[in-house]
Amino acid sequence: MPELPEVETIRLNLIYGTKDYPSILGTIILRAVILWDRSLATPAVDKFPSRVEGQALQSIGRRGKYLVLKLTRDFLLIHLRMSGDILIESEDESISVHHRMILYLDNGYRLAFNDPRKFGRVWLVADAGEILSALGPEPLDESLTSIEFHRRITSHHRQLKPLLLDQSFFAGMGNIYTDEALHLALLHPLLKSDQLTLEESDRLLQSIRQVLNEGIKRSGASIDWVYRGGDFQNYFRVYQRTGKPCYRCGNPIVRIVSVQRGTHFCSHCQPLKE
DNA sequence: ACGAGCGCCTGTCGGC
DNA sequence: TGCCGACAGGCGCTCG
Repeated sequence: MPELPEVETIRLNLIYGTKDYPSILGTIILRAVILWDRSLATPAVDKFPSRVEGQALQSIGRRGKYLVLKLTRDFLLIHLRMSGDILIESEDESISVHHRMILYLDNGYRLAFNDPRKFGRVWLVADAGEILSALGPEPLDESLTSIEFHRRITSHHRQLKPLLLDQSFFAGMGNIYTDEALHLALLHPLLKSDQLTLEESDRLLQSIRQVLNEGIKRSGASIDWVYRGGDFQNYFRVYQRTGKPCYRCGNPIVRIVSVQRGTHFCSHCQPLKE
């Protein structure tokens, strides 16, 4: 379940706690277990536990879709990819077969990285920049102006959908929120980015911010068996609504494939050319 | 510079 | 009921 709003929801839950578990801020990692070696990008599996144990969780941040845990000496970075999730469990709960890493904390709870498809990755590094420096700006960062966004987007000659999914262009956009933002902005997903007028690129920027903020407000989207507790899936305008009427004009939502990703849009409201 | 294809993985669902 | 293909919230890689 991981696009920016879902990762942000997890971050807030870890910081403030939920009805099921307390905040983990300030806790100390007593013991670490890696259950699937390839989930750990760095360091080597035999070096990880001794290095992470004893460090405190000083802050919990987010950069794009990365969860950034600042520890006493290192940064623990977690990318959930397609099916990853972070669960806080009490120690008497049974351990899921999909758990890939478990950190036992000194408050009686454990942090579990659960990831059925095994695409997710964990990094333990002294310098977070070596992983995060390639990321583009945060879409919700208001210091990105309309003028600067127009300059950036028209500096590429790329289709909008692949460009928005490119994490070096924007950090945090994924398949759902890209489709939703393009529909809200009335722009065709395959429109070339250097065709956008200032008015259109500004509409796109504001649409991106609107759908991301809606997603965060609704605690993200929960789809299929990857469940999180959010309900933004009930407010999709185009995503997974193939053949259903566009809320704006009534024409059926179309599905095409772009960059191997299902892409949903309204060919009437989002024409490729006028 | 750009886009298409593939690989990495497991699980669900619809059609036959 | 079982089998099979399509599909799934991501991204790194190679190849034209």
